[in-house]
Order: sequence, then structure tokens, then C-alpha cells
Amino acid sequence: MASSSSSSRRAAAGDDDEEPYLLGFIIAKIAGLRHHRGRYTISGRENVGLVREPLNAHDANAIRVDNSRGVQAGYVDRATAAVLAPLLDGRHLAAAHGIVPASAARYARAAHQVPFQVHLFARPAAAALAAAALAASGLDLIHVDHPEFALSESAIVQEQTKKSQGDVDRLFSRVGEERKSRVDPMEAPGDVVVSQLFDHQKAALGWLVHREESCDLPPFWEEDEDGGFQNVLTNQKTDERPPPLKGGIFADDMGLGKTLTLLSLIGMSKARNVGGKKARGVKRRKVEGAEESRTTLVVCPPSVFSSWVTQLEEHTKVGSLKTYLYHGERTKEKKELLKHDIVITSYSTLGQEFEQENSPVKDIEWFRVILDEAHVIKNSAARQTKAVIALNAERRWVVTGTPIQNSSFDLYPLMAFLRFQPFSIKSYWQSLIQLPLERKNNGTGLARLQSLLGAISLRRTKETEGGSKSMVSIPRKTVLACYIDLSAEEREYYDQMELEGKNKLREFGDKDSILRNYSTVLYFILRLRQLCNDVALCPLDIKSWLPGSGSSLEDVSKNPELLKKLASLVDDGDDFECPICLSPPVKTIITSCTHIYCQTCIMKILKSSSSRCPICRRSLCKEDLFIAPEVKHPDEDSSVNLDRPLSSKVQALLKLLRRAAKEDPSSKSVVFSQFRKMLILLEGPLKAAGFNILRLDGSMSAKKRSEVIQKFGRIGPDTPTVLLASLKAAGAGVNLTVASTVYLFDPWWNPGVEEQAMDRVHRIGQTKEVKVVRLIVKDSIEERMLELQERKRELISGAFGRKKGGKEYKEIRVEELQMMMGMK
DNA sequence: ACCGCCGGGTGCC
DNA sequence: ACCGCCGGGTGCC
Repeated sequence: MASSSSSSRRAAAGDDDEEPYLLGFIIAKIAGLRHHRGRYTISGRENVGLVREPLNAHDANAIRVDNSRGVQAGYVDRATAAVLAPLLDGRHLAAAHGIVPASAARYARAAHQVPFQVHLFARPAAAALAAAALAASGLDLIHVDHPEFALSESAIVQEQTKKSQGDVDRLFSRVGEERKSRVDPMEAPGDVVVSQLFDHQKAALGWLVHREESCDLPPFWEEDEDGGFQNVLTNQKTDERPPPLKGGIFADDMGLGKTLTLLSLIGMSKARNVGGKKARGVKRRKVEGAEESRTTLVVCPPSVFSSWVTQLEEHTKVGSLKTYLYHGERTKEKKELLKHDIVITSYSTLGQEFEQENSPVKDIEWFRVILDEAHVIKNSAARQTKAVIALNAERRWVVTGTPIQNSSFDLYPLMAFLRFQPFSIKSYWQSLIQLPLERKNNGTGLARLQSLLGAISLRRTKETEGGSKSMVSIPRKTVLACYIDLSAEEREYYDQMELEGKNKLREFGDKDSILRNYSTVLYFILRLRQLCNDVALCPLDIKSWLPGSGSSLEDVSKNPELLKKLASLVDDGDDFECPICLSPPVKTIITSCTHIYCQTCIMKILKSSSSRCPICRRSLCKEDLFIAPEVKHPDEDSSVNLDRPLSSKVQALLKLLRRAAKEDPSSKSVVFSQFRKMLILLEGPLKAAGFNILRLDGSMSAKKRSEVIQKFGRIGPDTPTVLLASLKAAGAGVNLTVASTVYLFDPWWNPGVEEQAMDRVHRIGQTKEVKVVRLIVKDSIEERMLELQERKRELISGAFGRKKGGKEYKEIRVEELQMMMGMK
């Protein structure tokens, strides 16, 4: 539901008055996530579409929520929909548009519902009425004059991309690099092409065939370990494999023989088709049935017709490539066209037919479309351009002899033609490429454009040729465990905590009771895990949280339940955000209903309107707000008490690191922990031992993070050799291949999370063998977590199938808890 | 009992 | 969903 624009007649000055503007937003919930595939693809700050479903059988007010790829994620919760639907239907609201906070996106795939912002647009004439209706309904309209919140609809898109400008550039340059994987050259099909190809043409042919037939993910897409797919640029996620980009830009210099190469490509698929029939009988025939044809449509300016014809005559066997010139007087029969291997037409012919009823070129599902001298589609408004973009074909090529990245015309139509997502979506193209390009003061736009084009195009000049690297293969990875004995003192703490936990569990008794007290059990598990790492993680850290300064609000530490909730959030290194301003909270407030906001954000709302929690609508008064102590910023915290003896695990890590440094002083390591605090605790001892270290965690801004990664990537004397990283901060796309050793400081029961961490180091670009060392405390919850990992792996690999409906699922969970506590 | 309370079924719309 | 909510079963202690 985009805000509609009245662009058709904008002569009169008063016209602007009709433009819808952003009234503000409300916080609603996406409900029913469990029922819709779109939940897998919700990512942080994703814009989601709201689609009114007046004919929904269950609720006439239904409003569907689609993710940015158009896949349904759920519905707007019933209560909110009941308010919004009449306003939308009555045109009091011109549009509504959702945005999902990053923290909510993180749990969307597991949750039943997540909160999100719904931005509301109204025309001035209807705005007052809409606002009044919203107020009457009890929904809190958060106005745009909120300090953190100055945006228009387009600003939302900008906001989304702005957040990681540095990351974005790194991603672009990475795409530019990775494309250069070597592709084998190919000989022209002898039964069609009579000429001998030059080496560079064979290489080009190999590349063209590779592009058409490889099943690689399109640029910027990566597969994650749970079988889903993520676009590292836009953060879109999907569980359906994005289709490969079959085609690209063939931009060799004039005179290198592009047309001959293309004829070889066309002959190739024809020849293969014939050969395949013999070799693979049934299978091939089935595929053929699904395809309409093997006919290639060539679109070019009429001046180039003759070039194609002469090249055909000169280089191909007579009659081996049947060609039809679709220009001037021409057939209307699809069948007739499909009898040929090549149909050549002009851009203007296509343009003419674009709006006609029976145009065979428009309707045919072409095997392949080639746009030759593609400059014609520079004007995105032109009918010809639209016609070309609308053509049906799986394989799409743009052929040009001029280096297009230096020319000034709009390349957006090209992306649209190639169906190269997300650049084929105008707003993405604009914000990622076009705007930076126009700003010009830095090279951002051009650099991105070049790597983008580099990823999908082949361009050789007459002077330089080749430049291909050998295919990358990744060296081996070995995983070892280092078992650690706790000191007598640590063991005492640990055993005591474990005993307490076991007693509690026994006290709860039956499964239901355990489930009711789930959080308490988790609390013990958390504490035990912390004790394995370092006594200092627990429980002193909670005591050390001092009340916020001079506020009239009550300190959360007087409310143990809420404190526990906050503690687990912070300890797990989860960076949460205020759902009102979508930023990390400033002066964190936790409500009695356990929702987290900035102090200013929530106060403003409570003052302005209904005094209810924007997330759960429970009524709130000042006594329901608790101020959380400022989460200490790591930098202020590095002066850790060094008098304390080092924990057994820290000592073990130091030993391992020292040994590795002795063997190879230049080797680099990454230490992963799930506890941000642990990383901070490690800083002091490691520095004291003479290591040059860096830390990377979730509390850092995207900019800071990329800075850290960059620094760690430097090679040479006096460069950092140890990176302390939190599992979650080193997310998808982060490349830590300068390191060759990984220390997993603490285990996690989901093996996938650890895999992901290892893969930051063990991935394309790694030149050394990778060693992964798990640090495991003997006879502790950590050993049991390893066992659980094993079980999970079995579960994942399907050994247990899918027989866990309802109760059985619960049983597994309770068993897990009991097992963790050493009771089964 | 035209109630309260318990506990199972249930879960977007 | 480890919730809330609905509606059926139930009914001194």
C-alpha cells in the first residue's frame, strides 16, 4: 500500500495540499507469523507492506502483512486492524506501511507475533479526522516531531540503507572481487560454427555458458546454515533459493568479436539440445516439454542487422542457425517464429508492438534475449525500454561495446531488464547507486557501480586480456576440544550453584511445573555457563549494577524478576532497541510488563496520550517504569581488576595463545564468546600477556564494527593478532580470513550458531589450514551441552523425523533442561 | 449455578 | 503459547 501520488495534474498551486503526508506511527503487532512463510525472511528494519483484505472470511477488518519480497508474513493484530481498516476503507488514511525493528526481526521466525511500527499517511483534508479516530481507539499515534523521528516515506528507505554505509561499501567491493573465479574456456560447437575462435573468444564463450548454466546464487545472496538465504546487502531473507542470474553484461571492446561469440553461444545450446536428447533420453524430453522453445531473440538497432547477417554467413554452416528478421512486414504467428533459432528485431519494432494486442514477440517465452548495442534503453520512460524490460526470457544478455560505467545514462532500466534484484527495484537503485553517484564528492557511487557491473559483466579491452585467477578452494578445518579442570575454589562455586539448580528442579517436580518455571531453570543454566568461564561473570555483575543517577524512577534492582529479564538480555549480548525510535535505548526503561524503551520515548507517550504500553496496551503509570542501570560501555570498563586470579579457562586460553604465538608470531586468532562481559574480562589479561588485541561486539555501531574488522585485517608487525568477538556480532558476511585459529570460549547448544562463527574464518579467501579449539570445562554443563549439540544434529539430519507435535515437543524441551542440569 | 472455579483445548485472519 | 482466552464441566468439605 504505497502512498499514492497525484502526479497527473499538478498545475495548480493548491495541488500539494492533496499529497498524503506522514501523520505518525503506531506500534502494532504482526500476528500469526507461525502460519506464513514470510516470517523467515523478515530482517531488521525491513519495510513490510500492508494489504487490506476486505473479503477475508474470518475478519472483515483483516490487513495482511507482506515482507519486502511480497511474501506474506502474517496479519496486523486484530485489535489494531479493527481501528485501521475502517480508516483505510474510508480513505481517511491514504496509506499504511510497516517497519520491523531489528530486535523483533531476530526472533520473528520462532515467535507467534512481533511488534512493528505502522506508519500512517493521510491527506491534509482527512488528517484531523483520522487522528481523532486513532485517539478515540486508544492507539497511541506517535508523532513525527519525536526527536528521533524525522522522516518521510522515502526517508525510511534511506534510513534503512544509511545504517551501514561502511558495510555496504565493503559488500560491494567484495562482490567485485569474488566474481573473478576462473571459468574454463570453451570451443565453439563445430557443427554450427565453422570458424576457429580466438583464445579470448573461447574464454568469453566459457563465461557466457557458465553464466547461463551455473546455479550460483545471484550476487549479494548467501546461504545460511539453516538452509535459508540472505541478501547481505538488503538483509532480505527467504527460504526459497533465489533463482540464479542467467545472463549479464557482455561488454568487450569493439572488434573482439562479440557477435561471433554470441553465435557460438546460440549454437551451443542448440547443439547441446540435440546431443542431450540422445544421451539423456527421458529426462531431457521432460525439460523440453516445459520449455516453449530454444529460440533466441536478438534486439538491435536496424543498422546492426546487416552485421548479424554477414557474421552468420561468414562463420556458421549454411542453414545451421535458422534466422528470421522480424521487422517491416512480419508474421503474427508465434509458431512461425519459434521454428527459427534466431529472431532478430529492432528496438523500435518492439516499442511499436508494446501496446498492441497480438504481438508474438511480446507473448513468446523466449529461450534467450540478447540486447545488442543496448544504449537504446537508456531512457526509462521510453516505450521501447518498457517493451524490452517486459520481454519474457530466462536468459538475458546486454551486449555493448562501450564501457557503460563511465557513461552518464541511467543504468536502472538495464538492471530492470536483467532482473537483477535488488537493483531492479527502483528505490534500491536510487538509494544505493544513483544518489551516491549524483553526490559525486566522493567516489562511493562510482565504486559501487563498478563492482556491481564487475560482478555481472565481462569486459576485455584490446590491450589487456584475461586476468583470471584460479578457482578458490578452502583449506581444511580441524576441530579439537581442550578440556579444562576448574580450580578447587571454582569447583566449589560451581557445584553449589548446580546443587541449588537441581534442588529447584526437583522441587518443581513434574513437567508442567518445570515449564511454568522455565525462566528460573534457564537462569540456573545461565549461571552455570558463566561459572565455567569465570566467576566474575556471575553473580557479582548484577550487584555491580548501580542505580541510575538521580532519577525519580525506581531502580530496577528492587524488582528481581525484571532485573533477571534485563540481565539475561544483556548477558547474552543481545542488542535490543527501543521500538519507538528504533535505536538502542538511551536511559533504558523496563516496564512492569517487561517491555523496553528509551526513557524519553516512553515518557513522551505516556504524557501525550492514553498512558498505555505501546506494545501490549496495558495501562502504565510511573510506578510501572523501572530505570535500568546504564549498560557499561566496554571502553569505560577495560580497567578490570587484575589482582583477582585468572579463571582456569582464561589461563588455558592464554596458554594456547602463547603456544601458537611462539610457533608463528604472525598468526592470528579469533576468540568467540557469547558473553560480552567475558570478552571485556579477557582484554586485561591478554593485554598484560603482550597480545595486541581487538574486540568486536554487538554494542558497537556498524561503523565501529567495520573499523575493527578492517584493523584486524592488517598484516605486518605490530598489527592485532587476537580478535575477541561475540558470536552474534560476527554475523553473516563478516570475513575474518586473516585469522587461522578459532577459539570457542564457551559452547552453545545450537550447533548452527557455532558453525556460523567458524565460517567467518573458514571461508573463501582462507589460505591456511584452520584450527578450531573448543574450551570445555570437564564434568560440567559444558560437556552436556556438547552432547545436546550432538542430539540436535541428529534431529536436524532427520533421524527423528518430524514426529514432535504438541506435547512431545514440550517433552523434548523439558528433557533438555533436565539434561543440562545433569539430571538425565 | 441466571454464578465462580478448574483445567483442557487452543492459538492470524 | 513457558502465555491469555474461550467455553465445557462442574459444584460442601
